[in-house]
Amino acid sequence: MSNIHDVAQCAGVSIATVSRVLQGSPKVSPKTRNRINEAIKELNYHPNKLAQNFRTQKTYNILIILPELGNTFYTEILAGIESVVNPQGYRILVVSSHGQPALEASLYSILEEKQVDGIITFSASLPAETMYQYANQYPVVIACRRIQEGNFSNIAIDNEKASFDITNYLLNLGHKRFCYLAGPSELPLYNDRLLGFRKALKKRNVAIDENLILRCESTIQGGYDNVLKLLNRGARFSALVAGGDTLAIGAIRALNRFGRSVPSECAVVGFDDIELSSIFSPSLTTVRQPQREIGIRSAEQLLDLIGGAKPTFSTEILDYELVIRESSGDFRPE
Amino acid sequence: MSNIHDVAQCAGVSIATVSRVLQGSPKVSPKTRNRINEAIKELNYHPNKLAQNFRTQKTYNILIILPELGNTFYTEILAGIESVVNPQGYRILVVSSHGQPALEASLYSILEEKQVDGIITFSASLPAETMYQYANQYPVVIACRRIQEGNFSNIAIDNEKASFDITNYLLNLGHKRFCYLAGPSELPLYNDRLLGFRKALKKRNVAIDENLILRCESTIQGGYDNVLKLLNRGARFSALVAGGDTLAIGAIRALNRFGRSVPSECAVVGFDDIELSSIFSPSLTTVRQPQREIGIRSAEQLLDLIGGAKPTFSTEILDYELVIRESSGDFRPE
DNA sequence: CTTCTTGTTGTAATCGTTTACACTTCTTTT
DNA sequence: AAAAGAAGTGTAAACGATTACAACAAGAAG
Repeated sequence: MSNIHDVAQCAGVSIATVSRVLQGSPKVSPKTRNRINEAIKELNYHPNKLAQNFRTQKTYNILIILPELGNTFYTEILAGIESVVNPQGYRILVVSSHGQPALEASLYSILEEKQVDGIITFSASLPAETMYQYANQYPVVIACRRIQEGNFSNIAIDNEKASFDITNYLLNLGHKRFCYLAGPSELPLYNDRLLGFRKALKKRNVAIDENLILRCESTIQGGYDNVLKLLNRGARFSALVAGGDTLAIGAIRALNRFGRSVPSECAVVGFDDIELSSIFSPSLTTVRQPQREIGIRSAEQLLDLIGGAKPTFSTEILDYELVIRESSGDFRPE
Repeated sequence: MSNIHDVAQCAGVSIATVSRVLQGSPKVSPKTRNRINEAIKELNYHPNKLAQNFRTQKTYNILIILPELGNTFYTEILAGIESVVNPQGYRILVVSSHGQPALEASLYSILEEKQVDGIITFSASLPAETMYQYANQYPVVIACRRIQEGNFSNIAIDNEKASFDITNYLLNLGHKRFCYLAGPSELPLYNDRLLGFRKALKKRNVAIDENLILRCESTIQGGYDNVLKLLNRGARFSALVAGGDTLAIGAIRALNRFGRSVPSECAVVGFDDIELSSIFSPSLTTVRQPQREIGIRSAEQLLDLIGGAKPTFSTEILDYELVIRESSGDFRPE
């Protein structure tokens, strides 16, 4: 492996000049520039990024923390992020926290160890104070989770309100007995959504049966297993609200398996509008988030922070949209 | 930000000793070790990974190149990889080549610039000779693509044979008029699958209508658009073979949209057995690849290479499995 | 009481870049 | 023709860790 010295020697100049060419500095004569470029080609020289990063303490890498890989909900978000950062020479690295706080905490050391220039997290399973500490010290953007206390760079829809709205939609259809499927309590956005659900029922004075509020892994399997168990215990409800589309789809499969058809015997709604939701049969009523825009805005904020902007301590709330499809039906009990 | 000097000073030792503690070297007395650990805590010291990486020329990062993010087919593979590399202290970084050869080529510079210790690619859209060059110089494992010429570390199922088999299955059901949906020709595995399809028909002397062989983006939308266009042109076929499950599902939706039911009016088979395939209605007949094992074996091979093993120049072919579900039916034309 | 080990610590070189500063040469200005 | 400025290039000091080697002290062996 050749290094900058080899190139300098080959071109008959000093390493400083070679470095200037690498940086595209204008203060090199065209003649020497050519000579150096030829030397670079001849030696098949690639600057050692490890050395460059070390010297400049910059990596042009951005870390994206997702709660899980393979959830299509994030695909469009990632595309949005890339559309912003790639033109600036940044590259994104995607890792999964598997929703585990301990694992997510360990990921922040990547930042403390200077392996990436900034982080956008969609997981944010850590306590607000911890997040706050990191965000105050390093470029960190928290997306898809609204943190009210201690305000910092923060992009999300209002999960609580959206959940309130979609629950309300079912209430308006006349439903009275609800089942709620929540994702893991480690991920605060699931708690926000559950809260919105509770508030909607409370406002209408509809009783909440705590036995019908389930915590599950946010996967199809998680929804399926929990709902099937519930049904086997003889639980009765006419509507099911899920904190995520995967959960909702798992629930529908369990209902079908149990012999109950959706929506005619039970309405089901989800959250996120993943790709599968429009393809699944029955197609899923859900909350659509502006995924691409979430990606774009969080990336823009992060680049600002990396550029040296002080954390703006502002929360950015984006719009969401209720998507009414087949799974909620227009079924009115009694 | 404190550095190793600060810690040394704070603990009243030399930086060498601090470094030894960081490395977990046994030749430090417990007394000083404690003193140093306290200093580290007191100063909230984090070793600068940029400097460490630079000095050791190692990153403990492994790059995974996927043709696309958000394809659930890879989720299990990634889990397999992590199960092997995480215990060894390695971390995986996932990037998408978007199936573009130019973009994939640029990713290899990450390796040349020493930003990762090795690469596992599932994209491999580059010419065999180019891949060969990289693989000879650096730790590179090519997965899910079988390269016959120039043999190097290389894990895959026999795409051609699997495609042959599943086509044969349809032939045995009596089908005679086939449509084939291929993924982009840039990705060789799609070419292998198409080849298997062709060979199966040829062997039975079933005519191939080139107009019924389509190239599309390997997404649901891609399958849907192309098949709908074909149907609108009045094409007739009793069976459709797709080079990927997403394509197959898109195709089924197009068929349904056109008023043709699957499987009773047209049999459809896919490839990969993604999560959606068993959930979709009708559930999809497809080829299951041993995803976790693919991940594990490629990771093991890569770690060997990183450890200094010479490229074994061996191809490892894993088993696949035909998964017969609803979408292929038992429909026998005429 | 030397001498040799053994265990622990320190000194200093090193990795491959970037960049402030100094220096040369050449052009422009007076 | 001398002075000043501009343009191009080189010298050398960083950046923060690792590690070969030297050095020293204390205990063991002679």
